[in-house]
Amino acid sequence: MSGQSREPAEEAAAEVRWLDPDELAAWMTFSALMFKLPAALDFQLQRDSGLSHFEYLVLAGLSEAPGGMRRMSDLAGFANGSLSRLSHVVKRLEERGWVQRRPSEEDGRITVAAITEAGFEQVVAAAPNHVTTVREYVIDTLTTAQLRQLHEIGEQILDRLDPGRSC
Amino acid sequence: MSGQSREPAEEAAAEVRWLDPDELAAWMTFSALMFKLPAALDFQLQRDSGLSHFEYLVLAGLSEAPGGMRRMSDLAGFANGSLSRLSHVVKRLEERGWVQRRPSEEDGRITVAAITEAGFEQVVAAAPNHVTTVREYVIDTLTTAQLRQLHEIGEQILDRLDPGRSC
DNA sequence: CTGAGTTAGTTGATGTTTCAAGTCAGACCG
DNA sequence: CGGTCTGACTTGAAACATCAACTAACTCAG
Repeated sequence: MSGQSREPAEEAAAEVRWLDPDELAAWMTFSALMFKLPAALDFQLQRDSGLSHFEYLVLAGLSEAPGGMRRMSDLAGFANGSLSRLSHVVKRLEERGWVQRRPSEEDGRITVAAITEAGFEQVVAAAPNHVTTVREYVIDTLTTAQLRQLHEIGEQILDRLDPGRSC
Repeated sequence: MSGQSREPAEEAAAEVRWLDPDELAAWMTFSALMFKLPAALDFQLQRDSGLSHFEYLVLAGLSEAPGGMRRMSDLAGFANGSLSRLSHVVKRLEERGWVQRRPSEEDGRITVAAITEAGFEQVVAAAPNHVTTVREYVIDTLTTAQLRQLHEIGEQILDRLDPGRSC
């Protein structure tokens, strides 16, 4: 708070449009969902495959890329994480023998991560259970219409969060 | 994710219903949303008020409780976190002078956390910006119908995640 | 009233994420 | 060419979360 000049509470409150009961209820639900669903997915992956969701995304991102390889910043974007976080995680995955890194030949600044045979087996083993869980928790709870709605709602919010992601 | 059939660990793989393109697209969008929206909210709170989202929820949960106090496990549920996590966080909030803890008089096992005057000012200062951000990113991007849809979708998924939460 | 069992919360070790700083390669400008 | 600038990472320290072990308070059966 310290950076800003704040008016006393009442004055600030006067300008704020608080959430009405419907809005609040919807937000509380959605907000709880945003905390619990990732936790549930993480739990399932950890239990069944010994992977965090982030690690799974990294391996999945590599396994579906051409040649099983991808540059770090690309992967970081795919897995929705910072480059620094990815770097640490890939180091651990490398220690477990599932990924290898080497500098790109075209541009020495770029690091290319490549999935190994063992890493590929790991994703192939993890994917069925994971997809089944995603179906169970999300996809199959919704009607086709709801899925379309969710897709659209998601796009709208993402556009607002990060304007200029589709230009 | 290519579903090649393999020998040992995958009697499951043959039976898995992979996501069709529409399902996959919807899931990817929703999934990105679940990672980016919390991060965006965290960022806004951190920048404007020096609080993590979890800390904000703790203070907000106290400030709206009768007497500004609430027992730990109750608060933990409200903020969607483990008791252990809450305990560490409340310790830090206590060091910052925003919360106080004391054992309950009725039952000595119970710890009651109470918000201080300074803590209350902190939430009051943080809330307007936070609500405005929630509006900007979520509520005001959606039509009334979409908000209702999102509410319903959220409820359905939460029910599946944690059956028996409304019994 | 005593001791096994349960509940509520805390703590310290461990692991993960973030943040700020650092390295190294290529691009650009004169 | 040489120097500065930017881009793509990596690293180590600090902040934070999670996990397992622990303590203290209550409950209740005998």
